This record gives sequence, structure tokens and C-alpha cells, in this order.
Amino acid sequence: MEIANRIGYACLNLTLQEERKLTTNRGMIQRTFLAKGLDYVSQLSLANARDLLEIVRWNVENGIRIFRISSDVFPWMTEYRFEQLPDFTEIRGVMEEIGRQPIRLTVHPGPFNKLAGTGLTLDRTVVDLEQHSAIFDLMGLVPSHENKINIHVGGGYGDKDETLRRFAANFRELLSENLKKRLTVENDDKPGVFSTRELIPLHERAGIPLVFDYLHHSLHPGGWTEEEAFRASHATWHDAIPVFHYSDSRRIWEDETARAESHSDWIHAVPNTYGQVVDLMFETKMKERSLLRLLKQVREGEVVGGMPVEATEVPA
DNA sequence: CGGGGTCAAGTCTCG
DNA sequence: CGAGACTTGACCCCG
Repeated sequence: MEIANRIGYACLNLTLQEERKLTTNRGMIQRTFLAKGLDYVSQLSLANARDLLEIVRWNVENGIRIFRISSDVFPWMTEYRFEQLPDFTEIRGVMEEIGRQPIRLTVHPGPFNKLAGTGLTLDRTVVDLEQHSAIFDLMGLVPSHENKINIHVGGGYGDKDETLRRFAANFRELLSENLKKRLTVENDDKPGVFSTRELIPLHERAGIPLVFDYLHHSLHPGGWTEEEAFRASHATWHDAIPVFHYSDSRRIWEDETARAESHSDWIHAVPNTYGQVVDLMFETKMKERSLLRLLKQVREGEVVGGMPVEATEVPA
């Protein structure tokens, strides 16, 4: 039995963190960065990369075939180029080995990235996105949406149509070819920003594939049913299997006092994929543990959360 | 060495 | 009008 083409989770492996103290999030505050500089950055980056390789291998061994890499592997990466790090050769060796693993790797740059922004905000966004793209270059990965760099538009600026025009123009004019081939945009969960329906013009203008997030859609459907938004998003992908994001609402399943948009610890329902092939990124607090539990439930033929379990194969 | 205050960035929403 | 949230807690100082 299979839930989706591939399934995955984001950034953090609780099992390896607890059992072997593995983490890819070693970082430093600004004061330390200014005091210690690139030597210390290099040291932490190498340690992060080595742990990332272990985590990626663990995923492959456990039937997990997509993984979102943390944006914290290279601390303060907007302030230097990777080639400047003293341990660059060694770091590159580890990153190349990560790139050779049979797993789909993605990133999700942070909420400060505003490609529809202006001035210094826009400048910083371009640098941050380019560095995420440079990570995939470092891993030797051919540019495509297989390794998506996924962001939100992240602001309506009072005029959504004009905002999307600015986003598309900045995309065309300011980004490298490799980055353009990797960038995707995700529907947001609040009326002030962009639902899937509102993002369609962005795809039409710039050819950017749309990531469909089920929970965000439920909070901000923007006049479309889940199936409409799912199918419209699915149709925007041409060079890779779509990656869609799924999380259950903590309020509905685990704690009625939680905010509706907060993510649950566990996976309670399997999303409807409408007969289409997708890769699913699960955003749960229990990370790989919630996926292992789901895979076990599927193997044992349980119907998860009363929803149909789809398709046909799960690793033993 | 454990606990708590603090930590780059933008934008929106809520209290 | 300030705090909290966002894809992800971790750093660092002090007692």
C-alpha cells in the first residue's frame, strides 16, 4: 500500500537528535558571527553537513524519499560565498555525497523572503534565495523543480494584482537561471495574502509551479474547493512530480484550544490526492516518528482517520 | 551545566 | 499598537 509517490518531512529528525545528538541547525547570534567570523561558520557548517548526510541516509533506509533541508545548515550564509569557507573542499565533498542519495531534497526559505518587495528587502531576498540555490549546485543537482526552492509571496501590499506583477518581474529580471528553474510558490493561509486561485496569474506570467498546501487552503480557500485548488496546482508542474504539503490542524485533532493554523503532532488523516501522482511533504511536530507510525498503519491495513488510503506500495 | 532571556530580516493578524 | 506567527529552536550568558 502506498500513500503517495513519495512521502517526507521537514528539517529535523527527532530520533537521531535524541539518540546521536545529530542536528543541522548549529548557528550563532550576530554578535558571535562578528566576533568569530568565517572560521567558526566553516566549523559549524561542516558539522551540520556531516549530520545532514547521516539524516538523509537514515531517511532512505526507512522508506522516506523526500526531505526538506533546513535553511540553517550554513549560518549567516547571506554574508559570504561558500568558496570562502576554510573547510570548503571538505564541505563540498559531504554535500556532493548528500546529492547522490536516492531521495528528493527541497528547501523552504524563511518568511523574510519577499520577492514582491522593494529596495533593501528585495536585495536581501535575492541573495538568500540564490544561496539556497547554490546549496543545490554544491550538491551537484541539475536545476529543476525536483529540488524545489519553495516560498510564499508573503505580502499583499494593498494591491494584489500589482504585487504579482512585481513578483513576476523580479523573478524574470533578478534571479539566476538555476534559481528560476527551482523556485516554486505556495498558497498562503490568510485572506491578506494569496490563495491558490489568486496565484494562478503568477504561474501564467512566470511559469512558476504552485505548491498546494491542504491546511492553508482550508483556512483560506479563496472561493475554490480543495479539489479545484489541488487540480489547478497539479497542472502547473511540468518538469517534476508535484510536491504538496499536508498537515492536520492541531485544534481539530489534538487540542481544541489551539489555533486553527497550528500543526498537529501526528498524522490523523491521509489527504485525498484525487487519483493524481504527487509527492507529499508532511508537516507534523513529531516529524519522522509520525511518518513511521503512518507507514506502519498502512502496512497493517488500518484505515487512517477514516479516510481512504490510496495507491499501492510502502517499504517494509 | 541548567534555565531563561534573547535572537537578522517583513508582513499581516489578533488581542 | 505591540506581540506573535511564519518552513525550523538554538545560542549564550549567568548563577
